Amino acid sequence: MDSLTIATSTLADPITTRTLSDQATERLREAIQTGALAPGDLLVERVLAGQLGMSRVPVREAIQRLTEEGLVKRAASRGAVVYLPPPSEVEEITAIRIVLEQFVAERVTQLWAPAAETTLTALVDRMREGVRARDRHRLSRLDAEFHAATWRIAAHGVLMEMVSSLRRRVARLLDETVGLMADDALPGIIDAHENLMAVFRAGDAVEARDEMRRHIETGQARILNVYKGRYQP
Amino acid sequence: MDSLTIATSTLADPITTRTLSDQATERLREAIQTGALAPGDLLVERVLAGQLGMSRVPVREAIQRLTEEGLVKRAASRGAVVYLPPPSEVEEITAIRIVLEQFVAERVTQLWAPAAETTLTALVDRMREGVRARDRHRLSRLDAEFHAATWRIAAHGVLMEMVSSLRRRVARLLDETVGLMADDALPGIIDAHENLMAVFRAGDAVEARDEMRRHIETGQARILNVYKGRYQP
DNA sequence: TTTTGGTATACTGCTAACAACTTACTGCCG
DNA sequence: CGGCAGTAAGTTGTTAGCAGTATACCAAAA
Repeated sequence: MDSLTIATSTLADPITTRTLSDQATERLREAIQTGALAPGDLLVERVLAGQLGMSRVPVREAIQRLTEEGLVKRAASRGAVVYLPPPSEVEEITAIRIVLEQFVAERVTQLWAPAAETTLTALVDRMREGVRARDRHRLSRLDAEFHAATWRIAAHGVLMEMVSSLRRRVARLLDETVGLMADDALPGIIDAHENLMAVFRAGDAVEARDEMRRHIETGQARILNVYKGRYQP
Repeated sequence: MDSLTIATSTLADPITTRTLSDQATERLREAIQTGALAPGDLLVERVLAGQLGMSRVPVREAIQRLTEEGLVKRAASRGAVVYLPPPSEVEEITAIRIVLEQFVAERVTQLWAPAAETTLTALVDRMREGVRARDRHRLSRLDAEFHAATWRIAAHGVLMEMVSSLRRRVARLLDETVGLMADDALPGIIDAHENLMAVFRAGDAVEARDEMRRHIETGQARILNVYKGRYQP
């Protein structure tokens, strides 16, 4: 506990004091969102504990959190499986996302400021590079970042918490869907986000709500097109 | 493992197969909502485990769930305390509740059916008895039941999950507030719910959204009147 | 009187081990 | 050949205990 130790840990990784449960949660959430853990995969506490180099309890807590986030479902006394929401649930989630994102859009028009313009413009510029590179995964990530940025602009803790939680529940599907888009459809992503910025800038709350609804519905339609019918419980 | 054991447990408590974690969660949530555990109270795992007759882990899991529900807050390596949302957070929660409950109202007008009429009428009738008896706690419970009934009518799992979670976060405050209402203000609760039923019945979604917004705002105003300024972190 | 150093307490985070339960398999009997 | 019972393996739910760390208190010195 000399000053060196303190300095090292403080400088190197200020919040490495994070618990193993937190680390497990993060690792598992990431594994699910990247597809390393695919829908239907069994999450066996003992196995994951071994892979993560910890005991079962932190893993157990992580699985519990992910269950409450809706990414994992507990099968009755059988363990937990990575959850694949049926199309009907995707529709439900989207319906609520629309309602909440419209509220976000309304607030963003009201709170619009130069800083917002800068942040979102930068993200759209990076999207353009993504389109040039045909890098669908990167586009998907930037799309997520764009919306996260709007949530921050909306400056509403509870709203952000709920809308981000909902988006995570369909994040994998959105990402997969973007991965399937044709080359000539990619520029449409740029247009969509430029349209959003335009209505934010214009300051018309009603128009902003409409544009946001269209935007979310487009994403859902893309998901359901490839997903309905192909879904197997 | 004989049939007697099975039969006994089955009859005595059909879902006693519930885990200790579930039971602990339920008991603690109830204690918080009744005020048996007051805001600021420390939740010490060892103590609660003793009181509930179980070991620390199920209690720990329960505390974690309640933390994610927003009823409890973890103090840094200090334990967990029953959370008292500051007025600003009450306002945030209410803002989202309005948005979601308006969606509920819209769906209820669309899905209105004789069964809905029966259910809600019965609840309002029971409220009238509550008003006659000046039983504020009962009125508060019936108000919660009325809204829970509308959520069921709206038939939307994700919506119900989110709106009920939000309401739980201010349930204690709502209950306390109703407890402070003057006798001659109590009939207003009946009127409010009759108005809601009227617009549901009329089938006008826009009017239903408006009425619901007013209804939620009234509740929030009551909370903030007695709560703003009196709040101490 | 105030501040600082040290000590003791008490809590959480985690590990390892136990017990109950479910499921799948294997062998036997009809 | 098919069905059923019994057994074995594997997984979760739970317990008890250990280690690390923050906090509070108390004493001593400036």
